[in-house]
Formats: sequence, C-alpha cells, structure tokens
Amino acid sequence: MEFNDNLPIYIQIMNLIKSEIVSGEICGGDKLLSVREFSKQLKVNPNTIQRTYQELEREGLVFTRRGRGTFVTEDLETIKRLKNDMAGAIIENFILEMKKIGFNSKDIVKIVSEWIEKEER
Amino acid sequence: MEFNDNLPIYIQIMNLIKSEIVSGEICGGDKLLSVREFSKQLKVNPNTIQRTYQELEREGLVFTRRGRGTFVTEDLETIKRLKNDMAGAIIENFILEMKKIGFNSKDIVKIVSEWIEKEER
Amino acid sequence: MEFNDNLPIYIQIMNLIKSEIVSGEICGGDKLLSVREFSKQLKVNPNTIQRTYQELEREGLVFTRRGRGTFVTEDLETIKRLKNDMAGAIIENFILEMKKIGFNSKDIVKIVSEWIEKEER
Amino acid sequence: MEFNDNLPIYIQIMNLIKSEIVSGEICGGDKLLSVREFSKQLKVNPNTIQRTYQELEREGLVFTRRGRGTFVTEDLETIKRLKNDMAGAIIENFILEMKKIGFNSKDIVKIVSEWIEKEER
DNA sequence: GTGGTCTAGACCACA
DNA sequence: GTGGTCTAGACCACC
Repeated sequence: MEFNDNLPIYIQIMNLIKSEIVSGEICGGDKLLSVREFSKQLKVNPNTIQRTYQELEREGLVFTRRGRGTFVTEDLETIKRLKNDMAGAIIENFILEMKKIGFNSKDIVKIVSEWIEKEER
Repeated sequence: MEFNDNLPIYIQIMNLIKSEIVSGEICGGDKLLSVREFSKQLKVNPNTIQRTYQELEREGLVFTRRGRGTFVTEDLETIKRLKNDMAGAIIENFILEMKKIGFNSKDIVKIVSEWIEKEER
Repeated sequence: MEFNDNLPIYIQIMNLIKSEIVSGEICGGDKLLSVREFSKQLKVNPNTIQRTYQELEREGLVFTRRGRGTFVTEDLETIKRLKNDMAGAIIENFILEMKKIGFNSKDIVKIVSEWIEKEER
Repeated sequence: MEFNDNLPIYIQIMNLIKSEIVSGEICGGDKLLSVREFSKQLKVNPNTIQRTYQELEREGLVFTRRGRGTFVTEDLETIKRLKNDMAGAIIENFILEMKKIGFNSKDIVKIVSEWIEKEER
C-alpha cells in the first residue's frame, strides 16, 4: 500500500479499515489484525497503528478487549450510519466536481444512469 | 492557489484551465493570460506555465499565435469531447469508490437521485 | 558536435538519434546514454537532453524505465515507418532542389543512376 | 527573402542567382538588376550586392559593361558546366544523407525511381 | 545511479 | 509586448 503525503498516515489507514467495514469485507465482531502484525504488513510504525485503532475506537467503530485484541463494533446501526456518511462525502465531492465542469443537477442524474446502464451491457 | 505535491504543478494548472474551458468560464477563441502574467498570479515559474500551455496545445485545446498570445481552440467539437472525457473520468472514479464501500449499481443511481432531490429542496 | 542556430538544439539532437536508430547504429532495446552523461558529451544543458528524450518518447521511438534509463523502442514496425518517413523527406527535398535548377523528373532518375554508377567504379 | 545566419549573405544571393541562371529563369545575355535596385528589393546593403556580382564575375558567370550594367554570360558551355556542378553538389549531399540513414546505392536508385513514378500519378 | 519537475533568469524572433 | 528555447542548478522518487 502506498500512502499519500498530504494526509496523516493514520487517517489513511482509518479510511482503509472503514471501507472494509462498510463494504462488509470485515463484519461486526470480527477481530482486527494485531497492532504489531498490521504494522509489519503495512511497513509503518506500530505507534501509527495504535493511533489508528485509538481513533477508530473514539468514533465507536471498534472496541478493544485487553489481552484479546481489537474488534469491529457489533452495533449494526453505527456501521450503517458510517456507510451513509462515507457515501455522502463521496457523492458530495462527485456533485461538486461535476458542477465545476458545467453540469447541472438534472444532467448529473441522467449521465450517471446512462453510465451505469452502459457499464452493465 | 495551492498545489498538491503528488501531481506535477503543470498538470494541475492544465486541469484548472480545462475546467474553465468545459464549464464555459472561458470560451473558444478567448485569449489566455500571458505566460508571464499567469506565472505571476499563480506564483510559479514562467517555465511551468510555458509547459502547461505547450501540453494543452499538444492536446489541441489551445493554439498559439507568435507574438500575440495563447488562445482557446475554436473547435467546439474538441471542447465537447473534452467535457465528455472529463465527466467520464469523474463518474468512473465515483462509481469505483461507491462500489468499494459496498454499493451496487442500482444503489448508486438511487442514492444519487435522492441526494440531488434533497439538495434542491 | 556543433549545432546550427536555426533549429532548436533539442530537435537537432532528436535527428541525430533518429539517424542512429534507422541506420541500425543503435538497435531496438538498446539503452541510450543517460541524460547527464549525454549532456556532458554534447556540452549542452541536461534539460535540453531531457527535452530531447521526452519528445522522442512522445513519438514512440524510445521508452523510459524509471530509475533505469531511456531505451530505443523494440517495435521494429515503428522504426521501419520512421525510416521511410525520413527517407521521404530527404527525397522530397532533393527533388525540389533539382527542379529548382531546371531538371525534370526524367532527368533526375537518369542523373542519380549515372552518379551512383560512377561512384561505384 | 530570408537569409540563413550561418552562410555569408553574398554567398546566399550568389546561389539564388545561380539557380535562376541554370534553371533558365534568366538567360545568357540577360541584364541583372542594378546593384542599387537589387539591394533595395532584398533589403541588404548595396555593398553586399556589389560583392555578389564581383564574385559571380570571377567565376565567369556574369560580365559587366561600365555604365550599362551586369549581364549573364553568353557562354552556354559555362552555364551548362555550372548546372552540372550544382546538380552534383545536390546529389552528393542527397546520397550522403540517404546513406547516413542506412540506404545503400542500389536502394537509392530504386527508391528515387519509385518516388518519381508515384509523384507523376 | 536513473528520469522528472521546478525555479531563476537569460536571449531570441515575431508583432 | 508575446511565446520559444536554453542554461544553471536544485530536489524528488525510484532502482
């Protein structure tokens, strides 16, 4: 994995994990990799992973059991809310960019529909 | 204007100008700022703007008249094609990100429609 | 090597390299001199060589491998096409000059044949 | 007319006049423009034209009649020899360039014939 | 080591 | 004034 220089690495890893949670790649209750293991895989400092898990816990997305590890929250409502929030950010940015190149709201709905249809053919 | 470190500055300026062309902020035949003037405004080296204009010319989006300046192409077909290409790239990326967090094609169309409606209220 | 003032240096160096490619002095896949090394040999600025290689790459005659160097294309078809194009330009110019001093097409073929025969004796 | 910086201007004008003589645009016995008139047309110093005519006279291609002007030689043999010399220089250079990009003598005759044929179609 | 980008500042031809 | 080219020298990412 390659990291972007402009965003703190721990934030980028948070986003990575969030994606996996909301997409269902990892489910409520699943155990995350240990700090040590994960830091080895990503070739980052263990402190960075520590910080990542800590922030995710502050957001209520994971919880830790001392001596057992870090686990994804089992509160499906929280996961659903996260998914909506992330989708909202992506869509908002998408609409912004489309308007920046001169499309209006009606155009956008239409062109997305067309694109999806074309993609499915 | 602030530049992102991950992309060459001349590419970012190209994108800036492309946005202005396809959105209609600058029209076919309009004169761009001179190399020196633009470089002063953006606080970059004149060579960087020179490179920007050169690449845009290579893409057929602008043309230069010696001793006169650099102008947006008058070929509306080219501009239209650019607009479609840019929109395509944005949409493609959008769909990719949405799928990454677990939405399928049908979800995406629906959620965009909802978002646009909500926005207009 | 000495450069003509009427043509940009990077174009002259491009032509130099093209000649070496089509004549087989350097072959498909061969590594070109590094930007720095070549600039030292020709006593020009490294940026000028950089520009040269960039334009050659744009024409599909060379490709670059990051951190490795710049190499002649391995597509023999491209090289063949280049050779034909260059020959065409030289011949066209030759015919033009001959006509300018009063030779017609038939004369030209004849005089070239004679010249070549004479040369081989 | 535009002059190349690398060759003395009077030589370039000599070549111009030689071309016109051998191509028959001006014939044996024809009067050349006066130094003053010609220098005005070409926007060069009259001394340059003076030098041009003087060198052409040294080569036996023109002669001057005091108070009358400068005239092309009436010796057709001289003109013919000049034409052959000029053709020889052009062909020699042509063959050199073709060999530089990897063609041999046989190739050259063949490709010229083809080119001329193609041109006449 | 490699190519790629950028800055700083110069000179040129053209209009 | 305009764009186009060139030099000098810096820093970067990649290998």
